[in-house]
Amino acid sequence: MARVGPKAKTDARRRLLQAAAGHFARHGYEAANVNAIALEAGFAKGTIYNYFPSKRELFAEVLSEACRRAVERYATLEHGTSTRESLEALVRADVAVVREEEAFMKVLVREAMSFRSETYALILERHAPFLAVICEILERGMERGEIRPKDPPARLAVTFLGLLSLLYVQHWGSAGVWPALDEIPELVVGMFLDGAGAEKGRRS
Amino acid sequence: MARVGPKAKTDARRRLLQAAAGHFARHGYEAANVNAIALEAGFAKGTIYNYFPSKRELFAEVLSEACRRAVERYATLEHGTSTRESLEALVRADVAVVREEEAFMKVLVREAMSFRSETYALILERHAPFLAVICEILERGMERGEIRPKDPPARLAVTFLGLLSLLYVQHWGSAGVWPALDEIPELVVGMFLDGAGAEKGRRS
Amino acid sequence: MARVGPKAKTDARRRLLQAAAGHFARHGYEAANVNAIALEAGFAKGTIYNYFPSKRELFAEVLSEACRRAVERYATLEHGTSTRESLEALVRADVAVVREEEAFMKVLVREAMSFRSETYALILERHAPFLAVICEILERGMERGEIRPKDPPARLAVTFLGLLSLLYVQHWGSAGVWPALDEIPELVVGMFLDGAGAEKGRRS
Amino acid sequence: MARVGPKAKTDARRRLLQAAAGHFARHGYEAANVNAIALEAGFAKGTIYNYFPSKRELFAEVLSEACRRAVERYATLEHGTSTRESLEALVRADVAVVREEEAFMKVLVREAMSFRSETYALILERHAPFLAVICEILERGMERGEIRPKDPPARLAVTFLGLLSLLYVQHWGSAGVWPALDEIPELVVGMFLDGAGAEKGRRS
DNA sequence: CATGAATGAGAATTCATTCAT
DNA sequence: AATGAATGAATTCTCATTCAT
Repeated sequence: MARVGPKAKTDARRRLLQAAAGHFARHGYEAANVNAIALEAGFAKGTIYNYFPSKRELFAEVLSEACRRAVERYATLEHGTSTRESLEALVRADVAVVREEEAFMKVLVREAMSFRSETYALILERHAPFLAVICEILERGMERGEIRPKDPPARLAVTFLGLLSLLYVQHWGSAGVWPALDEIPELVVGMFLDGAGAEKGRRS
Repeated sequence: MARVGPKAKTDARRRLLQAAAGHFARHGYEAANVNAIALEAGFAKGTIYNYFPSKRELFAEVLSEACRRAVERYATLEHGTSTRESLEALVRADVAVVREEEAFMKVLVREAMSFRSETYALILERHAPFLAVICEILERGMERGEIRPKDPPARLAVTFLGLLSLLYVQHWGSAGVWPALDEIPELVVGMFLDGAGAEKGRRS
Repeated sequence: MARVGPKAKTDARRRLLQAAAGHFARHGYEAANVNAIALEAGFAKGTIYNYFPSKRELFAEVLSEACRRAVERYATLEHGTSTRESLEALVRADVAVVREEEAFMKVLVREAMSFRSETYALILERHAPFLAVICEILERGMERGEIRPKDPPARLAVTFLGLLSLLYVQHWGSAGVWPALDEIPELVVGMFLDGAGAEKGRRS
Repeated sequence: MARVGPKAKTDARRRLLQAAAGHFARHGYEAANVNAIALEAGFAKGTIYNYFPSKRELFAEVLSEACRRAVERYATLEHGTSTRESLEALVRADVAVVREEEAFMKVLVREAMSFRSETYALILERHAPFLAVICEILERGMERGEIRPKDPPARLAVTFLGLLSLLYVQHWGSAGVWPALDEIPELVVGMFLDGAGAEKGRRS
């Protein structure tokens, strides 16, 4: 067919990206099969190459799209009154994204956890807006005396993001048993702010 | 039975496993090349099939071996006087293992972080002895009032292990920049026990 | 009939043929890309199939057109007074064609030199007018005693054409270094008439 | 199978090269099919990659082998008493090679005639020994006054080789009709030394 | 046991061609 | 007529696995 208009073309691209995200989430990059992705998207195998020049490029697009989707939510985020509330609101928003775009988010987390320097750097870079939001919250928290000023906020933000990813990993790895998605906001923020130690045991 | 005693056979197997660990750590499972592993171990291509029936089986053996190596150290571990000291001693021991068996540990962590239910469960199961040690420390910490009794110790132990893995991921993903292996024990225990918050009245 | 007159249609066809000639000259038949040809001609991918039913047919048309262009010049050719002058005039005209229609001529020569019986015969047949001109010159040369009557003129003409093609091949193969196009007329005629030998008694 | 000894391995390589030569001679480089070559050599398709890392490399090997075979004959060549006899002896030897190794020689000539600068240079380089033999004959001919000293011997040698190739092209292009292989030595040397002009017509 | 040549299923990618618009 | 999205056959190349020696 031809002359389907930019709408249809964009739509086809979306379908392909969606299928690719699901497939990459299930199999990982190396084990993924480009033909299968095209088929799963309802196209013949060659068609996908009208949209993405190679498997690697397709994967990069999925990753970018995942980052884009994850990040664009945080623009509209309301800040809570305390650090704890702000962080929980942020994580609730993230969990909502994960619920809706599970495939994309799985790819993202899996790749972030694969510690290949190249993709690790890429993902950090693409996450910059998200990290910036976290940073801002933490900085305000430090000003208010709610966050210990021991570590630089940027590093704390990376740790917070890692902790969040870790809980997703445990969620998916346990097939949803523990933690449930709903528990994650409180869990991750509690863990991050309070740790597991009792107050009196704290290192002075 | 054969011209080589069981000692030689065991030795060949060990060399193959070691080479396989290094190779899997560098390339991941899918991109790994069985022939290359055999060659790197100093054998010809076919020989590896005298010891492992398939690539998947070889990988499983590497994983098991990694678990075994990771775990066997903790049997002899001295317990510190406080929860913090005990945990730090444990992590220092783990870091020592990671330093010596980096290839095996990379495979292990990567696989643990890939949230495929099967391997995730397998790894948890194989880590049972390690988790038991952590559990014990935490339980004693609870008795002493050093650990908040909010969460069950088993779950806390899994989280602790996850946190530790997360720091390894960040270490390898940043190509060793941050955190350095030496920093990890204090970092992970600090994070786990104290969190990042500076709540009122906590700090004495 | 249609919105474009036959003139426009012919023009489109010409553009396509020209682009195809250039592309085939650069890449050869097998490595040529029909889509790229259409694009280079300023059309979209599918359009070329409104003019040529297949890649092979397109190539055949380019070949025919090349023959046509190569041959049509010689109709108006002035004959020199001697065999040597006549042949040199002919080759100068041919070199002029090659200069102007380099793409078509490259395709033609490459195909002629690929010794596939079918195309070889086809090209000879299409070159009949050209060969006829050469033949006529040679026959007159024989009458005048300027050409040895040992070989039949038709065969000599084919050899002459081959020699000319050979020099083009060397020209293009050496990236224009040797021989230069300008040198070719004297070179080919000198080679053809005189050879490289300096037999006794010949040189006056 | 394994452990077939270097003999079998060399033999397999030879079979593959032979099949490749035939295939490339029939189809040319681009249209050639590596699977088909392996099959024609009596192997499964993957096997050929145990011997040659890529299609291009296989082709280069065929070309090298063709050059090698063509050249090694001339080492043992007897020189005739005159330039004409020496050249005819050389060409007779070359024709003998062509007869025995037709596939390799076709590839060689086809490629030499495709005026791609890269292969053109390669072939000239590989033909250096052959060209050296021709050069030597021509230089002695010049000393004896049998060759006009107008052009440098190296350039004459290239032309001679081109002329010879041209006749092969006409032989194969005409499906063996004209010239026959047997006629080529006398034809090419006659053409090269004497040209087609009558003596009295010679440019003084 | 060790070897390494042979195998063939499978994957990525290309591109001539079709055809609905 | 022009367009360009879709198609799927075909091709190159990889590599886990087998097995004769």
